[in-house]
Amino acid sequence: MANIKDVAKLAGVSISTVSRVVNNTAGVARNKKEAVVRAMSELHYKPNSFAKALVSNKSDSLGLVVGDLGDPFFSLLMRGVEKLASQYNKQLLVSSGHHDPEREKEAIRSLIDRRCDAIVVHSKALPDYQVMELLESQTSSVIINRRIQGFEERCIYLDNRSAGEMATRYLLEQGHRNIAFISRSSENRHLELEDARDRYQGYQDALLAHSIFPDSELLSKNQPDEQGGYNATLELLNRNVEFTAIFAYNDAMAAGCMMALRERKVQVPNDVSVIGVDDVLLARFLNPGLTTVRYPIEAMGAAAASLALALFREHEQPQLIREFMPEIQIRESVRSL
Amino acid sequence: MANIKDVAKLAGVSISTVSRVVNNTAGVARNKKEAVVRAMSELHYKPNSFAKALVSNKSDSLGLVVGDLGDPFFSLLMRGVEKLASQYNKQLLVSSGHHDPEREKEAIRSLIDRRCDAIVVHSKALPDYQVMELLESQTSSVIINRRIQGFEERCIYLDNRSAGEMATRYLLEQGHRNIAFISRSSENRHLELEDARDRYQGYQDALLAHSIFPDSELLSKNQPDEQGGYNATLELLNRNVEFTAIFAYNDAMAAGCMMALRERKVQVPNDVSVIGVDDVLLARFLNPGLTTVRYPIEAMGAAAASLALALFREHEQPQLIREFMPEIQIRESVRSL
DNA sequence: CTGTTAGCGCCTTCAA
DNA sequence: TTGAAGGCGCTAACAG
Repeated sequence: MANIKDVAKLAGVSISTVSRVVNNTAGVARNKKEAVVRAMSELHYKPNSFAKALVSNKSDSLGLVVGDLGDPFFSLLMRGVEKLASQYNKQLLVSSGHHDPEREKEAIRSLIDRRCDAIVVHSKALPDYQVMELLESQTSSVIINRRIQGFEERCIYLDNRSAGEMATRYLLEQGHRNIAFISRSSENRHLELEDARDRYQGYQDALLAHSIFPDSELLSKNQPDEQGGYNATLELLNRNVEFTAIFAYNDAMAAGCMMALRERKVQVPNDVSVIGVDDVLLARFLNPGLTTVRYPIEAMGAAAASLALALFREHEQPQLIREFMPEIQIRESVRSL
Repeated sequence: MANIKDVAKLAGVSISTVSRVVNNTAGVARNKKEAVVRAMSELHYKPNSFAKALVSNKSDSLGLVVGDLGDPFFSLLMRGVEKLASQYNKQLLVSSGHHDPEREKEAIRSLIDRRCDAIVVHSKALPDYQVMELLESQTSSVIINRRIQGFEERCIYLDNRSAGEMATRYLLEQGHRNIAFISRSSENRHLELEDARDRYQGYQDALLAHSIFPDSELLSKNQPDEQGGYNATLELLNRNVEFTAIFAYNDAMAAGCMMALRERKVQVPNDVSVIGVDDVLLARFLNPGLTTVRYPIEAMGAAAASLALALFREHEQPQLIREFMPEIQIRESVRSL
């Protein structure tokens, strides 16, 4: 692979001149410039990005840690981040934490070692203090989907309490009174999962505003995916408690929930209404279409990337929205009583 | 950020010694080793990956080009590739081609410039000769989901003809005779889309084997996503031709198709049966569950990464499966007549 | 406008 | 077992 020296030799100039035309960093005589350009294309010259990064101490890259590359939710998150990356001509480095603390740490470490200009991290498995360490040591890192005390300026997050409240209030407005909640369980006992907690809080607040006391029999926890929603729903059904509506932690659980209901011949929304959170692609194509609370994850991914990149450039906190508001997306899975 | 020199100084040794303990590349006296280790952790030393890459001329990274980060299909592909990457301790660099020739080229260029050890490319927008150029210039690059003449050894692909045949034959076996096909249109006129063509070929072969002559009135083309499936189906319906089953180019189109049918009060599978290709997550959660031809995309992603990495290591072609076979996944969207 | 030169941080002979 | 030194390819003064 040809290097700058080869080009210089062939063009009959010094390497500085080549560097100048490559980076357009200073004027170069027309004829020399042409000679250089010709030599470059003749040798298929490509600047070595490592050498460049080494000397300039920046890599033109953006790191991203997600939980699972195969999950549609992260899919959307990645798309949002990628949009900003390509806009700023940064290469995107992606690592998956696999929802495991060790692997999450490893994923982050890998991106740090590669000296990404900026890093966006989605982490649910790591305890607060470790996330704080990251935030402290990496000045242009940003946390998405989690709010770390004292670092709110470096976090992009959803107002999860409102999400829970909106979903529940909507059900209440449609006349529902016995509303079940299928939520995510925390794999890691030491970790309070703030989003699940906040959504539950919203659910509770909405109920209480209608003078309804939350019934723990109506709460069922499981893993936050289709299978978990399926299991949680069966568990609920087996308890033999009355309910006319189910609020699911996310759309994936709602999908599993609807599948369980279908199997048990419970009609949605005639017998039981279902509402989710996220509004992933799936929601629109479920039958009936899933009414859900929209989580603007793509926009949030873009915001996180934008913030991280701004931190890298300016080393100061830009003005931008960090707390996003969900909004309800009405389809057909909720019935008015 | 501390460098190797700082560590050497603090540990009272030469940088060569530090390098030796970092890379475990030669024996080092126990006490010196300890001193080095201590100095490293004290200074939070992290080897500079650029310097390392510069001198060793390898980057421990794996590049991947996909069409759209937000698409569930690519989501699965990425997961397969990431699995191998993390297995081999390679950082994954992802670029999106956005289904656009210019951006695809740009995405590839970016990964080449970054001198990834190996590259996996999903490209539909670029013409064959440009893909060939890539394959020729990058000896450890692999094409996924496309078969390039003369480079079969560097391609991982599905037997699309069989996919089309299997789907159609299954419908035939269930007693269907008037089978519509909603396929993908090619954005780019100059590009014969081999997978669409091959699936159509399989469809045709299966029909002819039952002495049914393919009716062009039963073919409707559109973009290969939910919206496209929706549109294609409406178009079909408006043509007023008879059919009892629809074979969709992929699950996304099938989902759009089912939505259109629902809107027109056509019951699936009672009035019309639907079959797709891919078996993405969505398929299972549609209602009725979508019968589809399973595309083992995650496994294929892993195979592609594995091949690319092998090419990088050995510079020779390893023995592994390059052509994958689809298999039918039966759910509830097809009715037996 | 142009060339020379000194590093960027690291690995790897080569001697000792 | 250890250290010195050269070089990976490039950028950025600096001096013409």
